Amino acid sequence: MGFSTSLPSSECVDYWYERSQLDVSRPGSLSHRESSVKLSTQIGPESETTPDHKYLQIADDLRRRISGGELRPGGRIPSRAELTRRHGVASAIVSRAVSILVTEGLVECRQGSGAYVLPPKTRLQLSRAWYREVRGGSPFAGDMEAQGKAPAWRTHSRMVHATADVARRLAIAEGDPVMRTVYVYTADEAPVQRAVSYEPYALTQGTPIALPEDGPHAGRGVRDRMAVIGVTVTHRSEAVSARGATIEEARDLRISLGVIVTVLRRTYFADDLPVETADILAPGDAAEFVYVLPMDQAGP
Amino acid sequence: MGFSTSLPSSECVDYWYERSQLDVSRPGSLSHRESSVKLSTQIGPESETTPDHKYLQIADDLRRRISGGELRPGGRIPSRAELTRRHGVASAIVSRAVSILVTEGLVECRQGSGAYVLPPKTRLQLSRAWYREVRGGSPFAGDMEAQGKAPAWRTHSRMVHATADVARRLAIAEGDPVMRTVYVYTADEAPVQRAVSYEPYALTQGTPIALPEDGPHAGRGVRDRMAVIGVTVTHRSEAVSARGATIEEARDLRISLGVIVTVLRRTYFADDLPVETADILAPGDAAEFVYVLPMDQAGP
DNA sequence: TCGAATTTGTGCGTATGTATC
DNA sequence: GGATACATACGCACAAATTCG
Repeated sequence: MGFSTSLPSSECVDYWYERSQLDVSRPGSLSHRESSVKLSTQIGPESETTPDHKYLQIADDLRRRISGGELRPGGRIPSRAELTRRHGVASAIVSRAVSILVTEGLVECRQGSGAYVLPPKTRLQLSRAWYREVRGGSPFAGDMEAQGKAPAWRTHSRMVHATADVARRLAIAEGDPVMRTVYVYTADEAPVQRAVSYEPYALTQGTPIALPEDGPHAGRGVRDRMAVIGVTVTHRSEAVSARGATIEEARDLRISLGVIVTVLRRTYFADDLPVETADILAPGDAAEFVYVLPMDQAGP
Repeated sequence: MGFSTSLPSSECVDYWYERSQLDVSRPGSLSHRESSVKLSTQIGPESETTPDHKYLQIADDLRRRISGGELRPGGRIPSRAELTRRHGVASAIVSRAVSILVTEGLVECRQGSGAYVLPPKTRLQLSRAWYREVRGGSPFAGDMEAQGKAPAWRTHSRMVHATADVARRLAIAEGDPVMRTVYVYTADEAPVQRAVSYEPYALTQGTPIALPEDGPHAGRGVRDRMAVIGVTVTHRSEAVSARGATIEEARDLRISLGVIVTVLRRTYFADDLPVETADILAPGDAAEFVYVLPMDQAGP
């Protein structure tokens, strides 16, 4: 199977495997071959069996013409009327096909103008590197300046009662007082990140760091601020998922209601005691959270 | 401002702060101002003058009846026929309204049976901890067993030419041969994670690890497999964002087209040389990627 | 076992509104 | 203003899957 640069399709070979913990004792692949036939109908990258659904075919056709370079970023794809003629289908069908590309982020429709191929997006990098806490200054400002953007942020603190979710994450009782701080971060005036932070008021009450963005330790990050009151943050947990934006989030980030956002639920711990938790989110198509992790550490 | 447990609203105080680093004079910030104005007119969250769209109204009505408890998880929402009668609209309109709830993950449609309200999900934890690579065995299997789920996965490898994106991530030339492997992970038979991995064929050609899921080193993870051919993986980069599922992804994960997925783009490095890259994704409402990071490491 | 009723999925052709050029 | 293009909507038809008597 030797080839250097060329890759004729006749030399393409597919390899199928299936594993479960049930047969972990045997490293062999005897049973895998049997199921491969069944699999090939399920997950082939280009198995394409079937569904003669016209709107899917049209969407596939458009997607190929985009990735193939025939339809270029910034250019317009054929109009509904032309696609209707070309494929000989009803207008509702081509409309549905185009809407698929829209949800996939490949195309943007402008009413009265046309449907345009979007340029491949360069997402803003929001660093979550394991060493970001060690350095001084604001990680966000550093990220933005490294990418040629002007960083800014505004905050808003208020004392509230802990909801059930916040209480669970901070290991306190529901209704306990917590300091809630909303951060909205902007790059070149455009909002790119929003965070809502919660700190148990019982922990910071009467200390100089009770208000996260006030006093001499404002903006120093949780690790440094907690150190001021003798609390040593040992580790943090970050759980990343995604959903549609709520009304408040959409307003702060200047996006539409329901637009896809990446959600990061972060909790700081001091020896298994949670000392701060936050919901950090950014538009899914405009920013990404970047982790850089070493491989040579010993586990706990 | 002393209170212990009670928090009357009369004692609530708001604290507002704003910070920026605009002092750093940068060329080009002026043009960004202009575009930001345009932005705010485009995507105002509630500036819209109530387009009274019927399909949105119907979707809102259904959403309210679900969150209000009138329509309970596991139960069926009214059929298309009933909704058309009730709202006096065409069938295509109620169909579209329901499809909105489907992409929001609130409802699941079963052809011939009905549209059912989905139960609120507890997200599966997919560990990305910094130490996961150190241990033997499969991290996914460990995660699932810790959560009482039966893990399994299937894979499919094929040689392909590198796309522009893959080429950039692997620091090779576009069109160079790469080994492409699709992984579909299941927990209790339900797909929860999908990964598409790319390895430069120039790196593994003729070695025992050319096929990731074949031979004595199958399923051992990139770090261990690369060690076999004398390549020491030093660190990895993971960038997390979110978008709507494509057709292939939706099919493999058994979700609907356009449902929100969390996307993790991972690259393994051996001293700044990329040796593997992958797109890992999971349904945004069914799983979350969890990082646990220590605070006491020294930065690079 | 079978078949009819129900329900969702897909598709057609047309009409109207609205934004852009 | 007129032509073009997208957005929404109507009403109907048929196919596929399910349900249930």
